[in-house]
Amino acid sequence: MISTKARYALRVMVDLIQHQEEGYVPLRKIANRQEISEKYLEIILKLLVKGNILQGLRGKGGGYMLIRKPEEYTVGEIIEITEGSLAPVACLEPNAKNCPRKGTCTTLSLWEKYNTLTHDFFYSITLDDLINGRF
Amino acid sequence: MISTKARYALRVMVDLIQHQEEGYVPLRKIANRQEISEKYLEIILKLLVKGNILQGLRGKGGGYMLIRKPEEYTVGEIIEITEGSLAPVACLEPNAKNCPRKGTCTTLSLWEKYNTLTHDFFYSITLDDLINGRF
DNA sequence: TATTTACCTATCAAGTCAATAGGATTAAAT
DNA sequence: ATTTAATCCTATTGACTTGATAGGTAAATA
Repeated sequence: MISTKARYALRVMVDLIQHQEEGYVPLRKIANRQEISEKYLEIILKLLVKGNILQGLRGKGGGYMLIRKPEEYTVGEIIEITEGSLAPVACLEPNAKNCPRKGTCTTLSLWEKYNTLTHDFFYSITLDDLINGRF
Repeated sequence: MISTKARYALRVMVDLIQHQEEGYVPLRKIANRQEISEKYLEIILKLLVKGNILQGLRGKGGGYMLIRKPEEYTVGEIIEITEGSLAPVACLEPNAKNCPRKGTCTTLSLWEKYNTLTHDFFYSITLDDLINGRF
């Protein structure tokens, strides 16, 4: 299940695109517009900065700004950066320990196929698609 | 993310299909074969009985048994019964309270489309498909 | 009546989620 | 230089979920 972190992150990205021309947008403005707690939004924006999705500038006149064009952001990477991974089951996560039942597991290929489906779906959609209702 | 409840449930269903001819199969046998704690498995089997997926019989010679043919069980219903729902986000869950941002939410149709994708995927696969590697 | 089995209620430790608190650092404006 | 506005950082909280355990009740068979 996709948590608020990723959902808020997407809304924030859309918000930033819609206010691109304003340069650096302070956290407070985004929080007010999106009705998200400022403190909680801090956590999300920090993740986005660390994930090279946004750039932050401190001090007066500072805030957050896009570093790419809207069509160069995929929904998938934003979810993965905020959520950690979009693997549907624990055994398909990046750092998963090798499952001893791997050879005999009758359900593994089910999860693998679903994993691919999910990955392809979210990585095929850009923020530009989102904004322009093209998906 | 799909938890062990649904994953175990699927493995248990496959196990029961593979031992169909034995009639009622006691919990202990399934637990041993699948290496799942008996007490935890109880919870899962109870859910399956309540969801009209399996039939249980108490007393000596009792256990659990299928009530349909393997091709009449979809993976989707088994996940939904054990997991509660397979909605990818909270706002699409069965008992979700009406979201005040519904009208303006730029991401809603994304989640709806993903929800449909997920639902169709899992409901298109039967246990018979699983066992015979047809998916 | 004894045994075997499913069923039921309650509890637990660990982890996650969403949010909060209080500051430290940086950069610009005055 | 000082104030102000903003990001950045570490830690903590309460509520909930997960995976599992404990102990007992009810039913069916031999």
